[in-house]
Amino acid sequence: MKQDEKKLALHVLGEVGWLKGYSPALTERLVNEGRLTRLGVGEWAQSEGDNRMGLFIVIRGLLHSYCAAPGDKSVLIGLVGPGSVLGHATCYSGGPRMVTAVCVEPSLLLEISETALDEIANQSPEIWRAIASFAYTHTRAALRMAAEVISLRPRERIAARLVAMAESDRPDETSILKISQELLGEMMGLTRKTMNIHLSAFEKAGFLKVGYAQIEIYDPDGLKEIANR
Amino acid sequence: MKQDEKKLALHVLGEVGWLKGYSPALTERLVNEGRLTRLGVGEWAQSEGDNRMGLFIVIRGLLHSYCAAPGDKSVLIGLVGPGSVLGHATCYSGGPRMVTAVCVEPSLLLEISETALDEIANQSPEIWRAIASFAYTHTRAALRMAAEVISLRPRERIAARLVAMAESDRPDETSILKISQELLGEMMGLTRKTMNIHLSAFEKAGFLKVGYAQIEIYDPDGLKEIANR
DNA sequence: GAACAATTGTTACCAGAGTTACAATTCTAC
DNA sequence: GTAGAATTGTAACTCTGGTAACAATTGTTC
Repeated sequence: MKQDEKKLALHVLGEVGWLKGYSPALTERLVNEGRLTRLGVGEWAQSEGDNRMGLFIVIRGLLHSYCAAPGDKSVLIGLVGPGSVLGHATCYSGGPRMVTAVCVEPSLLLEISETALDEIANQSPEIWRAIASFAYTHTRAALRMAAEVISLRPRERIAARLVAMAESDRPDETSILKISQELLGEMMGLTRKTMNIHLSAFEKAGFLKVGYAQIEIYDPDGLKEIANR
Repeated sequence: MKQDEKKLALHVLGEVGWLKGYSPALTERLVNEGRLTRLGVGEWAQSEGDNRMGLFIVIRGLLHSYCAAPGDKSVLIGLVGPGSVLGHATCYSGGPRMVTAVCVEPSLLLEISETALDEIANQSPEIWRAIASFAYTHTRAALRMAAEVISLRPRERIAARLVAMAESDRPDETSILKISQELLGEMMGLTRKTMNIHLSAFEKAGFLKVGYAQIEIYDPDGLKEIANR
């Protein structure tokens, strides 16, 4: 049981981009030093006590990550699936928490405390290089999101974001986004009605198919073209 | 001459947050292994040849950083002053460049190539931890920006952004932002006219004073309150 | 100081997104 | 299967912000 989960963790870590090119020993160390945590729907991914600066890697399941905004608002910023890393250090620490994640599917997380990181760094100092690597990925994604919201009008924005979500999900195959139009709107700063109008237009154009709380992307390239208008 | 600039670089690096807590030797190594580059107004901060993955640290001057967005658009995302770090690795590399920076004041940059980084890491592997640290800061800032644009309406957004810019500039003192309303609007996805309306309102309320291509912030707390509406 | 460029202040008009409300559909639980 | 919840499809209305255009002000250059 526990062994299966460990194997799964090893497998997931073996696939993530930010560990590519590093020794497999590093991956093993991460799994060994980390602690596997099961999370039920609705629970938050957050460490307790001395582990506030820790690191979470999603092994199985799905979480929604929210970012705090002025006025006690919180904005849904992404769907977090296997292989994703949840915050660390500054993203969580210091005053009001900046990013929170709630579990929307029963999930399995690999929790790596700050002390575990130090432990690992003793033998594999390159761990920090790997961490810097995914931090860059996060920065890149966040910047892209900001740039899109700032410069694109709703229609283009929706197209761009859908493509980004579909690609981060699974490249290649026709991806299915399991998310309601309400939440999608919340993610992009639009109302459900606006989402609905444009999604319907995209469906009519044959780029995608809207279902009950899901969107099936047929033609990412078509959407990209819209986004580039 | 060259010596003065080296001293200045040492001083600037001594102040930056992401190097706090590390050995001064690391700072010195960065300055020694790096290359000081002068940039004239209008020039781009970008490495040539094998140095594309390098790192830039602004020592003196001011740059505008832009983020690429769909449709060949580019969005002004920030004013980059002394102590700031400009991109690295994934932010710049791979296909179309994601972030670009153009010099708007004669500037001095410390350019640290990828090979120099490796060199430094040989003796000071903790350099990567420091790099991860500012990468987190970048992520945090980018996320905050995205969250603001998504969740706040123009008025609140302007207030929030002005506060953020003023604080990143110089905490404490009444800060003066040297930027035109046109550019401010571009940064926040608004037209100059909309900027103008709200800035005038803020001025009438006594939060700030608008001048010719500059904004003097008197009352950040008042602006924060607006942002929290 | 005069000519020019850049920036700000202001207007009228309009497209498009937000708001509110309700009906139709699909899923879930018992 | 039925009841209730969640989600989607639409409607009428309002209003903010974008567009376009021009005048007034401030800064820069020669």
